[in-house]
Amino acid sequence: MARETVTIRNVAQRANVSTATVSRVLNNDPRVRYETKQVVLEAMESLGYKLNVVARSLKTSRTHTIGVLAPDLAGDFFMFIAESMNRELTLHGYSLVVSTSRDSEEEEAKRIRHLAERLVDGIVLIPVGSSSAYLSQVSALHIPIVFVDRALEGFESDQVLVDNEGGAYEAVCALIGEGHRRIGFLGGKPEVTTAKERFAGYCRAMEEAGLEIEQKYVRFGHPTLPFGYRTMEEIIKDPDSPDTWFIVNLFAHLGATSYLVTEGGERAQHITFAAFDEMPYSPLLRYCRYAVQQPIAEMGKAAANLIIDRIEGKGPPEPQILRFRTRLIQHPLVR
Amino acid sequence: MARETVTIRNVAQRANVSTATVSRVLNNDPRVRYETKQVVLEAMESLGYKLNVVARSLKTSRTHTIGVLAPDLAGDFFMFIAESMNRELTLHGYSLVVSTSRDSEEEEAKRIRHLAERLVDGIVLIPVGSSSAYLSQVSALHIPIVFVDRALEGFESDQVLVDNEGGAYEAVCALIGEGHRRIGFLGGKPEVTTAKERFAGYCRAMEEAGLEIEQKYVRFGHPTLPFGYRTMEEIIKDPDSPDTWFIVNLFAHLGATSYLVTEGGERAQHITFAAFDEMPYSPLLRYCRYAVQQPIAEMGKAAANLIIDRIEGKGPPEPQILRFRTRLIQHPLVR
DNA sequence: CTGTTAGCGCATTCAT
DNA sequence: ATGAATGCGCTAACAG
Repeated sequence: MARETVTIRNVAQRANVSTATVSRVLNNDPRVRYETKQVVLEAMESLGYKLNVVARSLKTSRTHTIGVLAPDLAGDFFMFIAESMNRELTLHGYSLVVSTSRDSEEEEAKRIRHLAERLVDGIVLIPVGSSSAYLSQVSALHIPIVFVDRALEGFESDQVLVDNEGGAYEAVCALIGEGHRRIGFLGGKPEVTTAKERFAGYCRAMEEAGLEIEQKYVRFGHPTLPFGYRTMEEIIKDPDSPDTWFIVNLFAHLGATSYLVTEGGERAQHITFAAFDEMPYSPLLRYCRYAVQQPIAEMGKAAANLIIDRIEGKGPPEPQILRFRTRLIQHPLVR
Repeated sequence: MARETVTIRNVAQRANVSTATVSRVLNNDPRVRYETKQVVLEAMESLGYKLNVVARSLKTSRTHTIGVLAPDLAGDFFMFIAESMNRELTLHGYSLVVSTSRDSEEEEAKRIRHLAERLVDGIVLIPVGSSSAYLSQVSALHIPIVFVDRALEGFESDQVLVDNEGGAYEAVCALIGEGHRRIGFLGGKPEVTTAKERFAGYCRAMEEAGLEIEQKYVRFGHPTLPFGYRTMEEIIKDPDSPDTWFIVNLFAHLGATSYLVTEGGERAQHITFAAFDEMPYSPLLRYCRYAVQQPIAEMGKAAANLIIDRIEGKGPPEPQILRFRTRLIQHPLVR
């Protein structure tokens, strides 16, 4: 039963029609007589015909493949995005090819080019940098791009964002509402839009409450696990530092919590956090009173639909900017 | 500057050679005179030539794409595998397309077929089930498959596994060494090989130490977060249950810990776990004295190399079964 | 070493 | 409503 590859030519012969007709059946072209269509379908069935998507792509120059480029596959935020994107894309007959920029703008540019050469129909980009160095390259590709999480400023394109300012504001207000007065900011670099917006929300909440923002306890940095750990170490060793902190993202939060759990000593008992990002294990993060939950699943789905619409020319011509609301989660503080 | 697509034909004309020569340059065929090659390269450069991989694929029927199929993209284990696979694949000029079986064997079969139709050169499969229902289908595809985490029994193929028995044994021994005498087993369904092997390791450790395995405290189930949560609830409500547990995987572990943290009450203080899987946030899992770390990065890399070798016909003809050793991590128990 | 030629499997004019 | 013919961009014999 050696199965040679069956082509539309074989099907055509078997059905006594031309390849054009077979192709029409394949593409649900209405101008095929019902009867003929049945014959073709039967021929396909009996021959075990499988469409060759590569050949089709060569003709149509569309691959039904979306590329997604993220700083890191293993980051929780990203994988939930990918998960929900993938679900939606599958529904619409698209595949997802993944690629990572490994936290390097150079790599990001390289991978984008590579994706484009692979002839993906569109790219979903979770950018690593804030630079716009390679923007011209990107736009020269003439391929739809959707930005998720943050956009490169000055670049016109579809975007899926969250209300960073509002989410941070809400969280800090909640802390203040519980009587916290001195609240520090542990966060990302201010040149990154997400961090900047979250910082703005923090500031607004503090100012509205008439609380002082102590510059000494506004700590910027690349918000990774080690950053959170080291910074929290410094904070704990400073007896005058606040007990309450707003933390800009999950990684810094994990790092800070790790330090407190392992080395925090007595004082850790009095620490309280509010932080961006909610994960299945967030209830286990011991000092986290409030978490700002991003609607990650919806965001992934939205990104998928934006890129599909763009590809299929369905959307409005102007860039779509979707900004999702966050949700504040309160955790019981079990000490 | 309207850029029409530049083909090898254009390059050939510009360089005054045939398309065959251009193609040879493209494929690093040694039988091209150095000088000629330079001319071709220059022509490519000046025309802004980009190889069309789809056309190449149509010819070679190889796409340089690997499909990976996992139960769930958002599981940490999987993402780390994908991350390291992707790294290795990129190095070798392959792309990674991801797909999920959503914990359904039916879906798994469907996605595999779909991947195959997409003409991926190989598939890395983290199987969801233990059934071999669709094995014939899979093998009929004549496409290399590498199994990761566990294999479908009776199916000849490359596999990347860990020493589940040994890892569990080591962990339980460590607990016993610290004086624990009554140790329960919280784990996956015994028909799944990984769970079975881990259970075997648990049993061996207990038996060698002359300790009784209390059937009442061997709890099998689909090891998810809710399962861990609910089962731990039952356990805590049973005053006679052991304080010490071996937990079969991360999800059950997270669930059990969640219950203890939020509802565990006084008794939670006395609970001790050893569990499979180590994550960046594992130190935060409050009751986890020992974690069995799988060398996930190496496993992903190994899977990538196995599938590449298979595709490129480099490996030995017989199936390769790689079984990695685990590493026991001790955590300080901070209460 | 290089050129000629013939498809890979499909979609798509342009006829009829 | 259907067929014949053409070519998407590239690789791979086969010649020379």
